Amino acid sequence: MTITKAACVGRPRGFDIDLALEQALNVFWRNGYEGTSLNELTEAMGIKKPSLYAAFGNKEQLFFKAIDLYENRPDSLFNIAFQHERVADVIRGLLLGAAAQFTDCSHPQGCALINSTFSCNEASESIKQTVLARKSKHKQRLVDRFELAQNQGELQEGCEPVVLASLMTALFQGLSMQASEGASLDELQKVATMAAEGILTVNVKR
Amino acid sequence: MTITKAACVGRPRGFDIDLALEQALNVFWRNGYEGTSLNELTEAMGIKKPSLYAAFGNKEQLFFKAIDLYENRPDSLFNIAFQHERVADVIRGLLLGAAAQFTDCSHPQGCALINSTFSCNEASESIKQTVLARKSKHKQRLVDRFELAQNQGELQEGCEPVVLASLMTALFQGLSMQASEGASLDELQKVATMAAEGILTVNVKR
DNA sequence: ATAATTTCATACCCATCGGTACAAAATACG
DNA sequence: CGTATTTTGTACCGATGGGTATGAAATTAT
Repeated sequence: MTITKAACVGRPRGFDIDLALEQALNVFWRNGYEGTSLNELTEAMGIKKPSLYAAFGNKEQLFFKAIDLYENRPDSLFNIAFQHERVADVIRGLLLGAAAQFTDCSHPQGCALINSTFSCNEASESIKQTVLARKSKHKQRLVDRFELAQNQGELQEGCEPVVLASLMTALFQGLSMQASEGASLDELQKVATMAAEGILTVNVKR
Repeated sequence: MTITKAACVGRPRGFDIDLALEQALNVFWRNGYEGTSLNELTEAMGIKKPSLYAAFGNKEQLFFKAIDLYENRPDSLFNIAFQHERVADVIRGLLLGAAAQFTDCSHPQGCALINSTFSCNEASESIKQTVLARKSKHKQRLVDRFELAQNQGELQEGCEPVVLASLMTALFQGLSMQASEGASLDELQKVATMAAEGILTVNVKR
């Protein structure tokens, strides 16, 4: 199912649908799902409400498509860091990459997925569940990578891959929150470095 | 200025004001500020809207009073952990204490202050600022404690107290989010232990 | 040209939001 | 008793939330 097939008959769409989706992502990224109103969306996207509904369905579906766009970026944190061979470099790359990406001023601060958990009261349960499922998918990628490292003898005895993955996730969440609250790149780099040092010293053979 | 002085004339208040405030705290704790509606509040507190407004002012002031109640608890995480003499025990106490307190089922999961940052769009700017100020006050307590440790020669050379405080804060935020998302005590204990081990090994003399 | 089709802008729908007017009810004081 | 004072329940306010009906505008097909 494509986003919305371009019509070859009838009045042509007056806006760039991909660009509009990107603007929508930016608003959700900044304010979360519940914190974003249709008026904010339409204003940022430069279209009126009926156009939004015709092109994207409704607010919920627009959110899902925006998150899809976010996660399928080629320069995703995970995709870059997972290219390293040694797990030590993966861990360093993830933490330092998070610090850099969460404070990149070319887009809202923090991680869009983590920020979206903000303002998600039980009214929008499907949003909450979807975001949680995505996050746990990412966590599973970490677990798999660390289990691989364990099988290759890179981890210290007693280091559980699942726990290590949870700790990394917790650090991402913390870094994301601090970035959203205005922390600088320099600040987060130091935090990420200290965290990586501790994790590597205790859990990874050298 | 007390919460609301008991009137000695006129119709007596028909509910326990302290108990009502505690119920309000629980709702904010679970849903954040924006995520909580007046109807949810009045239902949880067992009173009607005019009673709420007469006793607490408005939603914003009720929130502030609820957060005050939360922070002035005697069994606060910081108050307990800061009783230790050695900074290593403080760090362990903070992380393990966070794991325990954030998953305590006698109240909502996670940290109320951290959860309140969720769903805080720019409409309620004063709420956001207040919560941020409180959080940075707590962070300053960490900085002060770690600077003390540094002066007493407990920290390794090159360990900056500010960075260490930020890292601890990031871990609190991560642990809080994972607790809110349903992580178990056992899970978070393992994460906190691994984090503490890494931090102590690299940053604290033994 | 005209019909078919699609998008657009305006103007509206209903539910919920935080907040309040008002009068009945319940107490203390004279 | 009556009166002043405070709380309580009901019923409401304007603003905003997500979502839509409708007809005009713009294009392709005939």
